[in-house]
Amino acid sequence: MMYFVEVIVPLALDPTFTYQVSEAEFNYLQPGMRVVVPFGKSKVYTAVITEKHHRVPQLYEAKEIHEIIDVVPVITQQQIALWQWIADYYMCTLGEVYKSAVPSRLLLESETLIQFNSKAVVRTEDLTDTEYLVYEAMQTQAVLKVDEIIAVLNRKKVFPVIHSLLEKGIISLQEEMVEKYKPKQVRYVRITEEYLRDEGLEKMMQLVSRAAKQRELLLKFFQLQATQKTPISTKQLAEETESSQAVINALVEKGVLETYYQNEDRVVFNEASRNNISLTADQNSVLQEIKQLFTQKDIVLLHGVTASGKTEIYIKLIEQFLTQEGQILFLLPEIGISTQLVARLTDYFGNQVAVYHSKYSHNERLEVWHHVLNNSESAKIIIGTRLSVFLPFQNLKLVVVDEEHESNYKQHDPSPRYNARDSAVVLAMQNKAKVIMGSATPSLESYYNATQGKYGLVKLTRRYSNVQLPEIVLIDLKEKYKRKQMTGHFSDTLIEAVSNALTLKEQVIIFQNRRGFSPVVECMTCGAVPECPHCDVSLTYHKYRNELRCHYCGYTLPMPKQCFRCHSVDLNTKGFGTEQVEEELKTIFPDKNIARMDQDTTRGKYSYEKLIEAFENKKIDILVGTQMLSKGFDFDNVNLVGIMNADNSLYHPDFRAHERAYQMMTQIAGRAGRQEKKGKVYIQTFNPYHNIIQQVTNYDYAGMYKEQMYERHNFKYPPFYRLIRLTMRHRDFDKLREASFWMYNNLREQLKIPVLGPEEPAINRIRNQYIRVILIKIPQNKPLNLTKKDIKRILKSFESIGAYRSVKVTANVDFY
DNA sequence: AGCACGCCGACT
DNA sequence: GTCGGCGTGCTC
Repeated sequence: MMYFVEVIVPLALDPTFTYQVSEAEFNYLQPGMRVVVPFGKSKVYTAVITEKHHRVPQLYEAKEIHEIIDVVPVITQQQIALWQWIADYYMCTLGEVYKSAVPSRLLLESETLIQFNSKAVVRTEDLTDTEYLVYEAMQTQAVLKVDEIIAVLNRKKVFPVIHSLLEKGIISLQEEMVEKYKPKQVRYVRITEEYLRDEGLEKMMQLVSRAAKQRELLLKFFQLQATQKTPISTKQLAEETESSQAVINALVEKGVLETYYQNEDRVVFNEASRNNISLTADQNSVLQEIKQLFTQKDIVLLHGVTASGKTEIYIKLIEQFLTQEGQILFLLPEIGISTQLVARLTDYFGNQVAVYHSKYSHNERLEVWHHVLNNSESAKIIIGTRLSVFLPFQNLKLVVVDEEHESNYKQHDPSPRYNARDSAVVLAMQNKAKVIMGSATPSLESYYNATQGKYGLVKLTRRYSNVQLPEIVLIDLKEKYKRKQMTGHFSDTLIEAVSNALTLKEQVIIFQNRRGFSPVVECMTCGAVPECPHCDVSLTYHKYRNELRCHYCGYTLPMPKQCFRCHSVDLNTKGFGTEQVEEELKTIFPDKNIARMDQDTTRGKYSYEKLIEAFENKKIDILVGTQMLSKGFDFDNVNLVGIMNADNSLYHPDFRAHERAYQMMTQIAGRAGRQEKKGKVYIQTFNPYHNIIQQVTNYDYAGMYKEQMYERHNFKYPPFYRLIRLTMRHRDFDKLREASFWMYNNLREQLKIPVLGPEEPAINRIRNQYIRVILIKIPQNKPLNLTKKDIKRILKSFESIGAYRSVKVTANVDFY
């Protein structure tokens, strides 16, 4: 009898691979355990077992595994099933899903770089012999590959050593050393263990008998501890006793108190809401409705206008599912943007909440992974980005998808190109869990599903505590320009509104959906526009660094003094971005604080948090920003929002442009007027009678939905048709053209469904690679799986044509 | 995807 | 004569 295991290797390869194991190993191993396998001539990978069997491979001799890593499975059967679904649905390989689903700490391979931790305090006597050998080797060479460690130790089984050294903090993976987002740390106080005991109290009081300040501080500490369940920070303690940190330090010195640090991972905005949420009548009836619907449906869509208090409903719902001992997944489109929401959930549920996203360090991610796997108390509620659908849930009961319309749920670039909202639905089905999706502006697909009865639908049409929806005022730019009532890009109406708001000490948000100073530089003599030499796009002018920059590949060029073609010095900047808006505002309101929030100003470590904090503390009067501002950005003191130019979001060559424009403007408008006062939104536009703009103005979601669905139907778009986009790249234009036509013809002939292309996209060259795009539209009556199988088959035969081999093809399913 | 193998052109 | 370009096949 021979013993084999099937494994997934973390590579873009289709099949699983077969390895031979001994009888003892076979009995020990279980699916979901990791093993180290040799692969190819010299590589070593961490693979995960999917199956044990006795089928002897006929065409090759199976290699043996190197070593076993786990004692218990760290990947569940359900996860593998989800990976399989994602691989099939999004047309990628299992290996690709595996690689991106699992924290890299669980995924060492021969090329992984191991780095010596110079800060580590090493007591060599604590090290085993092998650990010492590695340690010694790293004294001469601080960075080693796993391969090299294999050589140093002269044996194959090195992963246990590496793992234990990782755990001891003596080494780390190289990627971890890259400067990453660091969660903010807060210093907390507690009584040392020594003084916690009964006799400690007396001793303590004696100790501080001659120090009034210290005594007061200690009493305050006990008082706080009794009333508040959350840890007490040094800052809070010092503030409430009106003493300095020095008093605390003195007590620490005496050994009475000790301080410790914990990740804040949020900006605390609202102390008052802590642990005390009561629903309004509206919210309560919606909650009951949802519960009622859950008895018949697995998925409910919550369509609630901006600031209607969806979060409170989620919280109450979570609370209920939590009592069933289950786990809850709370998906957010983007973690940085949602600090306020994270704060509210952690305030309410305390340490049952765990956060999971790609900006967390590898250690933290691994920790959350294990907590979820062990169904531990500290990870009952997972708040995270799309990555979180990959966690090893044990007992998932509820999935919340907040802002379900957000395009961020879809991963576009590296494969797997999955949509976390849709994957979460599959995940929930596997676990027999319920799904609640919420949005003020639901995606047409979800709303369609709701109207078809596939999802339950509940509506919340009034804002929290009856605050009114902001009034939206359109400003006709054509008129304003004609009457010369413009200052730069600002109409007199908007300027007046802004200055009125500022007089009332209110803050203002100005939205311009384009970063940079102005998109292009044009020669006024010959009309030439500088373009990126690697991509087919014009360069964008960035004023603060006085350079031209390609938004696709990052190529930069110092701002030229003369036209590159005719050497004229008469260069002009066309259009405008956030930077120019900021500049203009500074001239119009020279004594006000004006800040800008876009990708360029939030790149730094805490820059985003700092901006929010500054805005919250009213250190900023006017905030100019891109669509970053539209997401979970709730400030009480904003009653005026200005949209500089509604039109540029309207005219994108994309079938969702109108839907997106509606969503964006509605979301931005929702930032205004969060308290009693009715907010106002000014939209500057050249097309005040455009349907979308009218629908935004009238909060007419239903009208927008109806009209857009009509168009979708007519032009064969989702939800009526499923779309797959094939992107083909090659540096030789002619070869690519030929190859793309081959692909197009074959798809067309064999699938007998609408195939479009091969299109040259507007940007037809990126990084010296030409691009062609083919669009496949799958009608509702065609079986999705079979069609995808057919497409895969055609892709295979394409690859087998030698001349086309160098053409890269990627498939993006549901790319919108 | 990565990588070794192998076959052709530009050079010491 | 060699170095190195990239087309081709393979990974259990």
